[in-house]
Amino acid sequence: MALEHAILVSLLEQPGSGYELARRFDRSIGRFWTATHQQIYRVLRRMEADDWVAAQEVPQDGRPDKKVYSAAGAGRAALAGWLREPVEPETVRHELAVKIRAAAFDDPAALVSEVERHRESHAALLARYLHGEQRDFPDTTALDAHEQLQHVVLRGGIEYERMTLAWLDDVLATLRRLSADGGRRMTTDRV
Amino acid sequence: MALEHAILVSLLEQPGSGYELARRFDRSIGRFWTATHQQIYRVLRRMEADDWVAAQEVPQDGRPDKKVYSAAGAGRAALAGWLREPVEPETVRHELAVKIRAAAFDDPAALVSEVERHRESHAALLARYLHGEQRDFPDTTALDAHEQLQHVVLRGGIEYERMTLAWLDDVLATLRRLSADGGRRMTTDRV
DNA sequence: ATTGCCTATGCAACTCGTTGCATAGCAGGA
DNA sequence: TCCTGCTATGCAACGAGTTGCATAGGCAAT
Repeated sequence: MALEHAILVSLLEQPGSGYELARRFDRSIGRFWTATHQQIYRVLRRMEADDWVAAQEVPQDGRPDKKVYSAAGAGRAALAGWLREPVEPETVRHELAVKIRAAAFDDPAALVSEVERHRESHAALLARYLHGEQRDFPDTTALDAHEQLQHVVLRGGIEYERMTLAWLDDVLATLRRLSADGGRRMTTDRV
Repeated sequence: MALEHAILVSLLEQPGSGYELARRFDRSIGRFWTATHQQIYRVLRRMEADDWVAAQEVPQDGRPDKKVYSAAGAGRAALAGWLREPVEPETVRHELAVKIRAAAFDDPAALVSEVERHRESHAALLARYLHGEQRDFPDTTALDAHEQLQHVVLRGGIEYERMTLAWLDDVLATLRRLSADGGRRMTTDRV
């Protein structure tokens, strides 16, 4: 489990309420770790009970009050321990890959629009990453350690999106080639 | 939920028992969809109840009997319907990225060996993919539709591993640069 | 005025996924 | 002989994650 650790990192970078964390998980962090507000609130309560984080009630006007959390000593210690533990292998869940293999038993052409939608959303994300890179790291020769680490993670996201775009183009070309075959395909496995 | 669909695809490619499916999920399929034998057995029972799959008892000697499942009509129909549904965006869980950002609040050097281990396991996987490609797709000009789709998924895996290896090298270079700085790093957020 | 959206937190119920354990026969090595 | 490991399936319990709903004030547009 690493949701606690992702939350700790986020709170170390900037203290915030559960609601704010949930929004961060919808944006930057969300691209390598997702969580809903339900999970976040529940985990925050547990973390507070364990003294991993400290909470402070912040009254607001015009808005509901909020509880602003920040990482506490025990949280930092837990994070340091976790960093030194061997890592769990990443669990991949690539639904589109399942669909592509499934298309062999159905009509490959039916997947084209789906893959195109994916392509567009990955292209949009790449554009957002590149824009964020320009904004946050305009001068890569003047970064402190913290920024260098954030930047290398961002570069990973950028390269992932580039790779994915190229692959989706490859997938589309394959699907179109198969469709252009006139719908004639191996039918041995069809009903 | 797509475990059902991943199982259906696997059974369409080749009927098998729960145990055999579990092993497939540890190998080829496991790289884009993971599942333990517990999940598989439970889901298979549900799928059998819904007539998505049909089971046949196969007595064996020297070994326990097994139940061999194959995809049934309702399963095929469900798969075809799922193919035409808009897809859920992939949920990424990139623990290493969390760790890298966490390293900003601890010692970046402590991550080096961890990243190196990752690098090795990705290199090994890439080698396995490339070997499998040579074995299964020696002549890419003579592939039927089914094989072309399997191949394009494999190409995706290969490109993913290549991209990841390059990124991990980038990460290692960054971590080493920071460590070579003599442990002097931004300390504004340290305890 | 009403509708809908945003901030902010939470409960309840559910499904998904993991972990530990159990059974049970057979095979192979120390 | 005992121990380990493989095939093959399963139960029980738990933790992770999702979904639907509720509250409640403020804001902006219709």
